[in-house]
Amino acid sequence: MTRPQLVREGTTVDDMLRVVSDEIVAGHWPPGTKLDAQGLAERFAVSRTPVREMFGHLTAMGLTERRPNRGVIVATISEEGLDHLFEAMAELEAACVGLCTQRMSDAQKQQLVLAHERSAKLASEGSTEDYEAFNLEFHNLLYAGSHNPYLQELAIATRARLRPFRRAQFFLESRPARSHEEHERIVAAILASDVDAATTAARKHLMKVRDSSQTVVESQRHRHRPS
Amino acid sequence: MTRPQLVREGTTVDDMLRVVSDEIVAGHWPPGTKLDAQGLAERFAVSRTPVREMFGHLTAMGLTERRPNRGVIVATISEEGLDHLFEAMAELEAACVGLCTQRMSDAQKQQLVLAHERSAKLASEGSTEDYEAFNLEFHNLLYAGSHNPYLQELAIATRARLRPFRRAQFFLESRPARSHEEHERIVAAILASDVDAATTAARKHLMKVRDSSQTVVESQRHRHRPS
DNA sequence: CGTTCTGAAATTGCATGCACTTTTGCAGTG
DNA sequence: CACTGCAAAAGTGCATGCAATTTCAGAACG
Repeated sequence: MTRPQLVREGTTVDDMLRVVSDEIVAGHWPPGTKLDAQGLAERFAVSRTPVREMFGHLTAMGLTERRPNRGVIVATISEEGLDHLFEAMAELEAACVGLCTQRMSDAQKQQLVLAHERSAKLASEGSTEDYEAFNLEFHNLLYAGSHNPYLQELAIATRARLRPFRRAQFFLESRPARSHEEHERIVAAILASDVDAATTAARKHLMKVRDSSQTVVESQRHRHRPS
Repeated sequence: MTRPQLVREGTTVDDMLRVVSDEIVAGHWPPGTKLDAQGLAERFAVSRTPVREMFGHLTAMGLTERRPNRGVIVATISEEGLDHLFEAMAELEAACVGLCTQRMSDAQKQQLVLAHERSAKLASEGSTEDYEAFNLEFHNLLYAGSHNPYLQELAIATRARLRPFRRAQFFLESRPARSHEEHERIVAAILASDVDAATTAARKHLMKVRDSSQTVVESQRHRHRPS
């Protein structure tokens, strides 16, 4: 009957977790959507038990919310909560960038500069999708440059938690160019080993990202009130 | 059977999670200890299914490690990893303290000062256990003073994750007095609305805590080698 | 005497079943 | 027509069972 595969390629739960969390982060389901445990079980050809375990992971990540005896929904957020998330993200990036200025290796600096220079073309050519990809890579380099795996983990987790509420980060035509300028300040400060300038630039950059992001918050959805 | 008396209110899994995570954080089981799923199920008078779900939460918190088909163990850490955790903690506290200087309410400042003054007596009298309790409260006030629930959450989670590896924080007789002095600088900077001084004091404080903490890292345990 | 092989016991991971809660549909009442 | 009450349906949370994997004891071997 149930013979999906004889050999375990990874752990079943982790595979599902990766797929579903990516879909949530990518905005496949809007915040507030109820996750159908049985449907997911059928989709992945497993029973509801591992699905429930996955729900635990998702909730611990902050991507979903558990309501006792009422199932699991994609995490919602208020306008105020979203500001707090952005602020925390800014502080985490500032911390990473501050450490970058102190201990980034020459190779890492070179890699950062190269990525930044490549993005210059994308910013001027206006391919927002490609710029988004480079933007992700750029910030990953900043996290890695902190040489602190735990801080890196926090930054990536927070970015993932933030992402479901953002829509079309670069919906403004001028945004990639502005983003590139802000990155420029961060890179310059890191190369100059100026901690204060780097952290300040990182914080300002994130605040600009926040201001220029279309977001999806709870008040925008027209569902039942949060009890 | 018997034993339904063990704290049974709210949701079953969350109750177990709170109890077990507290015990791990309190050092009840040393890092590397294997958690007995069946034993825990019997202890809480539940089946292994909710225990497994709790394991998912614990692992997501970073308190335990999951090994495929080999059970769950209390998280271990290397000397280097511990330094990274302390550093991340320092950055999170610095971020909180920086926000405290900008937006703590007068009532919160007063509360902070009162707690700090109370701890002065404890520091001089040398009751390290009581001072530890006040130390926890003091730092909680700093997290709350950030007025950022998410940052507060990160700080508390990181502190919990750090705690299993610390033993006898104030094993040095002079440590409470030193700690009080360091707190003094933080409080003074907050009252003076000096962001830089506050964040710097917070970072230095955490580095002192690290240096004066007896820690339990992987190399200190004499178990089987890590595969 | 130490190493490798082997099979049984213990343990993990998942499927299934069941009791309980929540939700929904539909009368009956005002 | 709206509102309340009740019962059926759906869904959640946990217990139990089973197959696959891991671990370990002891024997065979070098």
